[in-house]
Amino acid sequence: MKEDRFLKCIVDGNRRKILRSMEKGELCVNEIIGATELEQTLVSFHLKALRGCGLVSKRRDGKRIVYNVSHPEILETLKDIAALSSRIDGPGVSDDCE
Amino acid sequence: MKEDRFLKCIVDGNRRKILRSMEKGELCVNEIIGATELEQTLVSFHLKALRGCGLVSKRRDGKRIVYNVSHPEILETLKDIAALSSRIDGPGVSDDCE
DNA sequence: GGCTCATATGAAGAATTACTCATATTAGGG
DNA sequence: CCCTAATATGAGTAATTCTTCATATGAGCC
Repeated sequence: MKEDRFLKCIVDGNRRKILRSMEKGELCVNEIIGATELEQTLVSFHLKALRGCGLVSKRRDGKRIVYNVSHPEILETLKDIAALSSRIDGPGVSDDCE
Repeated sequence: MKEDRFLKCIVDGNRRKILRSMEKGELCVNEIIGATELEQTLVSFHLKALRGCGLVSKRRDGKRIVYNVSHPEILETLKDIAALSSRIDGPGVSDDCE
């Protein structure tokens, strides 16, 4: 995949929330709704995007459809990004050289 | 910083291009323009955003203004993201369970 | 001080993307 | 078979963001 596609996918906070809700293992859509407190239709919308990017995979289990994160490194990378972000701070207090 | 801000900043391909142009060290705006082949005004626009997020810092050097990436880990993380992306592929060929 | 190179800004338009609402599909239980 | 629970889709809108154009600022040189 192109990194551009990957980033566009994870730049959305709700999509990251959905990915993280599956950290402990696969979940069906209803469980994701419960975990994230997002509207059903919105969860479906984002799951489709996540799947389009290959970040999650889906599987039918009886009446339900179960999703899970396709590669564990995805959640790792999200953690790395969070860690890096927290180490970065805004521009210096002095507006330097204008 | 919040990860959301960081991601929003690097999701733009031109901003990543600008960051990578500074991989070998600081560059003035004109050099960035040359390296990226982007319009001057567009480079300034993105540099402002990058600086707003703390991803680059600026310094005056005589007539020029010189920018550089504020933390080396930023470029590292970009590499990680590129590497991860390349390992991910789209949804399986069979559209599974619809 | 005026000129020029280097960089920044502001406004306006174009494009993308998230969200909401209404509705469709599909599978299994009775 | 029909009903219901579970999930998906499509259209429309709202919001955000990139880009372009025209112009402004600011430093150094003559």
